[in-house]
Amino acid sequence: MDIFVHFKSVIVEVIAQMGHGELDMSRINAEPPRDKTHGDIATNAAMILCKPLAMKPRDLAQNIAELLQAHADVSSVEVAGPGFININVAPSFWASRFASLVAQKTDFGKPEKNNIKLMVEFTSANPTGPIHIGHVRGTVFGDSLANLLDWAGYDVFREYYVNDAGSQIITLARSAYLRYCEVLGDEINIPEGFYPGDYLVPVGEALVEQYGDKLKQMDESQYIPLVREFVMAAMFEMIKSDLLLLDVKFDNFFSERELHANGAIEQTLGDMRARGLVYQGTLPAPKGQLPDDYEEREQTLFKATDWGDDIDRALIKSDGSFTYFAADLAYHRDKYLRGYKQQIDVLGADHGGYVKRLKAAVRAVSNNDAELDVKICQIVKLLKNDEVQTMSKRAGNFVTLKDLYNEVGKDPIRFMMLYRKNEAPIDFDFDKVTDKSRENPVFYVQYAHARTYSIMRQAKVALDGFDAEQFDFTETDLTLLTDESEINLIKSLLNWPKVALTAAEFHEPHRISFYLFDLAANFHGLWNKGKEMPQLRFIVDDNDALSYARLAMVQAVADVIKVGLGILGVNAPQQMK
RNA sequence: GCCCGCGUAGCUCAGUUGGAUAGAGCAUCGGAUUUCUACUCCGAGGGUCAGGGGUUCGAAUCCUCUCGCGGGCACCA
Repeated sequence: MDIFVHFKSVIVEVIAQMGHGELDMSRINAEPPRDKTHGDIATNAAMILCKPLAMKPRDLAQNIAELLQAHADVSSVEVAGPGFININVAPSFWASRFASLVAQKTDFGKPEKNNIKLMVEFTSANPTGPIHIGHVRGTVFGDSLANLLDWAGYDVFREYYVNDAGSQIITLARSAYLRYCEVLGDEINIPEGFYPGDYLVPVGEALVEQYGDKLKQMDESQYIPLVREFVMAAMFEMIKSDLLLLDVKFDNFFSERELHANGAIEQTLGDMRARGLVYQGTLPAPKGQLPDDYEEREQTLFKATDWGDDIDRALIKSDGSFTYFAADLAYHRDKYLRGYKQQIDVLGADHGGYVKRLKAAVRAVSNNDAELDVKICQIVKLLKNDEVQTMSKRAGNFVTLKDLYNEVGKDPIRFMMLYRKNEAPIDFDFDKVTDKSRENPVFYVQYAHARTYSIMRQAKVALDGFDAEQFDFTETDLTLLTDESEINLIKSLLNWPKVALTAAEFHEPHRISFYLFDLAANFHGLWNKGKEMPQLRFIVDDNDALSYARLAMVQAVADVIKVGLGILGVNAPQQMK
């Protein structure tokens, strides 16, 4: 159990012992104080309970403190400020917690499976071209969040929603057909609005290989479906192999076209009609710049305002087909019917305006039984030689994931995409992310892990026959670790479960990367101290017992970093190149 | 016009969901170090948390108004 959860229960116990067990203690916390002179754990208990008990907070704090003092896990207690109770934890408690980290290794702090089904939908890029920089952040974020929630015990499913039903697929097919004609010797020019990227050239070649010139003898209505299927399959292979560059694998690719084909949208709308959630009505014209072809008309609307949206949403287009949103309703209903009451959608910054209606959709289709969290990932600004790399989608010169990968590799991409919270924009600097110095957090954290292995390799020589892989660190005397900087490192290690659980709870994987950077700094700092003070080195001459205890600590650093980097999807190397 | 997000040190950003004297990296300044165990180390200065008002024991955090930046705003995907 997380130490803060443990001490909260100790505090609650003590208050019950005082005869106030019936009070509401939900707002009581037990947290690490910002200021280290305030002890290991601070609680606001007295300030929360002073009102119902009609006592002065400091008096109440004093009473609680006296009882806490008697607890075995507490070494000293003091009342401070407006009524905080600051607890210093008994060394024996740290030692026993640390011992369980040493024993549990990479499983330390990992909760039991909770069997809650949870779906993370991410990437969901239109299958009309390669994965590019605009998709990378959401992809890494979604994948790492899924890793994190998996670690936290959820039954996680990763899904990619494929927008294969819209007109852009037809445009894609036409664009591929042009390339096909080009391969057959035609002069082509690619009209505005078509996909100009040269990734369609191989598709054109493959079409020739498959069909020869037969397509040219068909009407458009005949060849388009053929080309569409062909090019979609090709795009999929390309997207999947792009995603593999980042080690991202989906459990399922969900086709929008299926929803149209198998009647799921009609069914969804039928259900909603039966529940009175659909009506014929007219929406007020949007403010600001009106589209040229705007005309006010009566349409089929979803009563989204009943479920928290600002405006009701159209379900059927003027040509009689379903809107994109109608398909989305059916899609999220499908997730719910598959048993996912917890859903997360990861979207790009340009979809911010979509959040409310999606949440309304999930509430409506599940009748408030399911919950959706939408994570919006802000844009990534690419910098090279201090210049912003501009790109234009129209010209097709966007930076692809493959370009990025070829230049810097997987680890810097993944780590840097997670070194900001999702709502904050990222500056991705090509020159810095492969830098080998403290300025580059990717390197700094990976290096800390590599350094633990380096130490173990040296220990093999210094301590005859030692082998970190085989050695049973639970046999070492951990109470020998008493230096302040060692204790600080151990406390940082013991903070891992709280950090990881909080990150999981709030769907914020960036907390992991910041924690790892902090842990690495602690570890490197201790190492550096060993330069000046040989008695603080991990391997101490003529003191094997102390060396083993310190190696247990080094092993714990390795284990925590390995798990943390694993969640981020970043490699934990045994050696830096 | 409306909705969403953001605004924290010179710069880029964290901030344990309401806690005590607001942190880190870079940059700046001041020292140490010359290869010692692996890609330097230690320290200092630097703040009206965009601004006003409110809620309470206590606000960067919650409410409200104002300003600035970004994104979005019938039927497109």
